[in-house]
Amino acid sequence: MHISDLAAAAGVTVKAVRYYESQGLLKPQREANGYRTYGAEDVIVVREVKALLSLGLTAEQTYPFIECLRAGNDRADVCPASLTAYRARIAEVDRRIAELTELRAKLADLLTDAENWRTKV
Amino acid sequence: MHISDLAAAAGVTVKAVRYYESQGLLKPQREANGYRTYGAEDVIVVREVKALLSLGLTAEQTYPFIECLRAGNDRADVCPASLTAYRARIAEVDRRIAELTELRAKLADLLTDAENWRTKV
DNA sequence: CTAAACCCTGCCCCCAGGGTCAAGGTCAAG
DNA sequence: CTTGACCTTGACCCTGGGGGCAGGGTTTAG
Repeated sequence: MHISDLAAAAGVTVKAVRYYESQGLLKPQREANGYRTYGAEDVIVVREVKALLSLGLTAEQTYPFIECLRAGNDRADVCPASLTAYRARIAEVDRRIAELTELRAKLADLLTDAENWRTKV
Repeated sequence: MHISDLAAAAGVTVKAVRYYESQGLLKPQREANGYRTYGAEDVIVVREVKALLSLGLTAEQTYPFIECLRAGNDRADVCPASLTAYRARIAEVDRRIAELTELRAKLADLLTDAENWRTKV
């Protein structure tokens, strides 16, 4: 299959597929005319990458998952490295939520303050 | 004062000051040799921009605050436009926290699922 | 006079692609 | 055989808030 078939099958753009390749996540064959050729397993890989990116992982962080797939597993997240990556991402999200919660409080204080100042004057 | 004096006084880097200028937040005079010259009021502006950026606003979104200062107000956040910007940012943060909370739940589910799959096999 | 310390502009880098382009390949209809 | 539609390729610029570096001009102190 050609790149647009893969992109359509996996629900991403052609541009995204080429980007994944540039990140080392795909290594398609090339036809004589230079066109990239993909196999059915690449659809699974691209879907997985898409899903992981939507969870906020970076392209680099999807590496262990893809390796897990390539190692012959049905699921990308059953390898120890994948579990570690999940836990790291959860910790990251928790940290971010804490930061934003604190930020929210700061903003609310600033807003209240500014409003009070206005009624005072 | 020159750019490094301003940067030191406001607690930012020289690079940041030049970036703020490129975003239209500062319009320094130029000496004959091309050096930028700033007044004491610019220190206030840069401090304000720095504070607002740390609250997660974009450089563009700091515009109303700076205008408020330039209009002669002692505080950048007492103008109606500033209050609106605060509220918009709070809403944005709330949305982001909700997103991340949902994402956190998804990740926790995936992790549990992957762990169970492993003990099962 | 010279060296340090400052200033200038301009370029490349991040991240995950989006947009656009010129060039060339492929396949069907006419 | 040619035209047109559609596909592919690589290459370039863009995002936000600067960091880092290059290569040059300027100023100030010793």
